[in-house]
Amino acid sequence: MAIPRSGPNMSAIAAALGVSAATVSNALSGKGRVSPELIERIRAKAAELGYVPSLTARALRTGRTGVLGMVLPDIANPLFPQIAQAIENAAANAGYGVLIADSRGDIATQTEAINRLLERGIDGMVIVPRRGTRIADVGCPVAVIDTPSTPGNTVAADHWDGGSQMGRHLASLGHRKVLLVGGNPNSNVQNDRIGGLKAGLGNEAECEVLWIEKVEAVSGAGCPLGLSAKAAEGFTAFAALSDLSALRALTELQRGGISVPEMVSVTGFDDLIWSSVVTPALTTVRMDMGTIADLAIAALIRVIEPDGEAEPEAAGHVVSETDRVPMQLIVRQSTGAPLKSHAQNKTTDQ
Amino acid sequence: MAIPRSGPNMSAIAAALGVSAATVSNALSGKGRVSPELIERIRAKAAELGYVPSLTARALRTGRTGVLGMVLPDIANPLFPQIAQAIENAAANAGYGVLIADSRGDIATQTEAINRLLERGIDGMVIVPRRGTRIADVGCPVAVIDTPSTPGNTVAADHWDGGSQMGRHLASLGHRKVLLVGGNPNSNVQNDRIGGLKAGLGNEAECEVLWIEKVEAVSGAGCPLGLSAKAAEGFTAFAALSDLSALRALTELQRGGISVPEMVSVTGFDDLIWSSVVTPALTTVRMDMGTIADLAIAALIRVIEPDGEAEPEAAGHVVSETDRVPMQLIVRQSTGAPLKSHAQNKTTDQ
DNA sequence: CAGCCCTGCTTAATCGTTTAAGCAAAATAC
DNA sequence: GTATTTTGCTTAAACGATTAAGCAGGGCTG
Repeated sequence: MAIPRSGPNMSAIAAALGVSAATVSNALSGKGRVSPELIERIRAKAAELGYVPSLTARALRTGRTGVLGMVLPDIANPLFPQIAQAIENAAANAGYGVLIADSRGDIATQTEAINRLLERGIDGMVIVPRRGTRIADVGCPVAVIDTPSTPGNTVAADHWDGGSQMGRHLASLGHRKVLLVGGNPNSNVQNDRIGGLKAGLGNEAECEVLWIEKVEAVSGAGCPLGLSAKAAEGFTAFAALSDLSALRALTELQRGGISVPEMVSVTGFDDLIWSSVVTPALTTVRMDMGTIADLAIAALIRVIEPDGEAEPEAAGHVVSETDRVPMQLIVRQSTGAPLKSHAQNKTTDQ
Repeated sequence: MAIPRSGPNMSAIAAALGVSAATVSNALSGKGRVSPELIERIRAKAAELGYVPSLTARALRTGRTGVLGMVLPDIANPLFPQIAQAIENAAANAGYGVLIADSRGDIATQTEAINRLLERGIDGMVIVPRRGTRIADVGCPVAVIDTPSTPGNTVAADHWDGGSQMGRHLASLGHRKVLLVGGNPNSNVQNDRIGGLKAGLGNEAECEVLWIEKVEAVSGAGCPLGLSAKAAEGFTAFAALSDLSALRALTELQRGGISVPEMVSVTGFDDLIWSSVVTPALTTVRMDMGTIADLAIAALIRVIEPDGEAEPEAAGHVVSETDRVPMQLIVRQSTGAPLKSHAQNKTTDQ
């Protein structure tokens, strides 16, 4: 059996040039002692024959597969496209492939998925943990992308800073009574965003947090959140902790006849695909996934690849140069100054 | 160098039992001739030692890696989570891993990404093509998930049928003047959906198609689509060809003071994450990605794994048992009967 | 009882690469 | 001019599985 591989191997190049396979290996990897002229001839012959190294054989010999695992436990995470794209890109630039593992939100399935990755011999993995869960040590280096305040976090967007930027934006528009709309109270990310928002809004601002999952636990999934009533109570801005919640808030308010941004402002987080296509387009805060992915992959590779100094294959959480990457405020049409009637605390001018 | 693998290998089991490694291999794979008792003893010892086979070594020997590639050329496709999850799940059930390749929408990058996958020795790949592009033969079996009317398609949702269901739903509510809202005219998927919608709406219904990309080419990205004017013209339903377009339509109409579903109905396609959280929740049509993924993976595996009969490793487009999987209409709150004033063609009763 | 087949194992080659070790010849040192 | 290093290559042994081929011995047939 054993379907023969398509192209030529090192021995083919070696035979064609009358040298040994070891010399070809040394020439192409630049490791051993080979004369410059021969290196050139080998390179040329390899190109001529269309040589492609067998990563499988290399993996068997070296013990490293050049593949990283990517674990996203949160089911159908709408950030998936952004994250996957950034991680794959960063990994590809570093010469690594990315194997995905989805656990459909289930903890047992997740463990199983991680084991499948390990059996495939991955060199390391990137995990974006489900809200509030900690990742135990598995059998390989792990980069965790969560939020800087989580213990064991490798690198992440500075959610607190993002919240703070958004808070200052709303405060500068004159909002003094703001409803924060979150999904799940156990999310470290969302709690960091809340902290930043409160700090950015300042002490004079009045804040209240509404957790969607708590409301739904009582009234059922997809129930109204009662935001029109909140608007009537005098809340002039609804700062959601994710774009999904922002979308929910925006449509519920619109449906209730409350126009955004004239009557109230709505903001989100993450700049997901729909943020720019809804009317009014959402003011939100974007994470720099490209930089985050680069840092995470770099941190992994530092541990994986033998540098001569560091002990290799440390099977724990990896640390990065910096654990937080700034977020970027994107002001669109969903925010504006509050109605005069509500802007009690705003100084009349400026 | 060559970091030693963690666990024991076949030789370890063989040594512990005083047999040869070949016998261990035969026992565990059930291939050669080994006595039942010995098989049992070998199984037990393997379990006791915590033996994990080296997939890398197996790949080198057999020429098959047990890994499939997944290529999603359409940048930041919001269907990504659904697709990735379904494909990964189907592949995992069949004992395969999934390597991702993102091409950031660029054709050159896509070719490069596919080559990287091939160098990694994948056994086959699943491609969800960018609208309207055809996939050339690469060096391995390929399953294409697009739409049944595309030549070379392996398996896909029956978008025409989905459109037809939606058309009949709208017709039965009494809609006779419907605006179809699409993104790009070159999408096979969207054109199939249009065909189904028109057929489902019937001959008496008046249809017009609005392509967002055409409007944006004139008025700039994110511009208003003029839907309120369309409503004034007498359109009572806005059937978007994707949930993203539906979301855009819904928010633009709401913002224009047109309430959904009382004044006009809005529908989408795909049942994306936000369809159920917006107010009013979107009536849409869902594809059965689980079944589609199962069929695609099964078709690939039929070609990849030696059955004794079929020639293995045919490096072309793979065919499935069936090329189309029914879609499921999901009626939520965004559709209703048209306003009486507009329902000119509706019979007064029933 | 000779011949044959079947059973149950072993031996050894192989996949394609890496890398330690070895070994001439050339270059340098003293 | 001999002793030592350096250069440039080769040989061979891995990595861990699969699998064709071989080889005893027991059971069967005729």
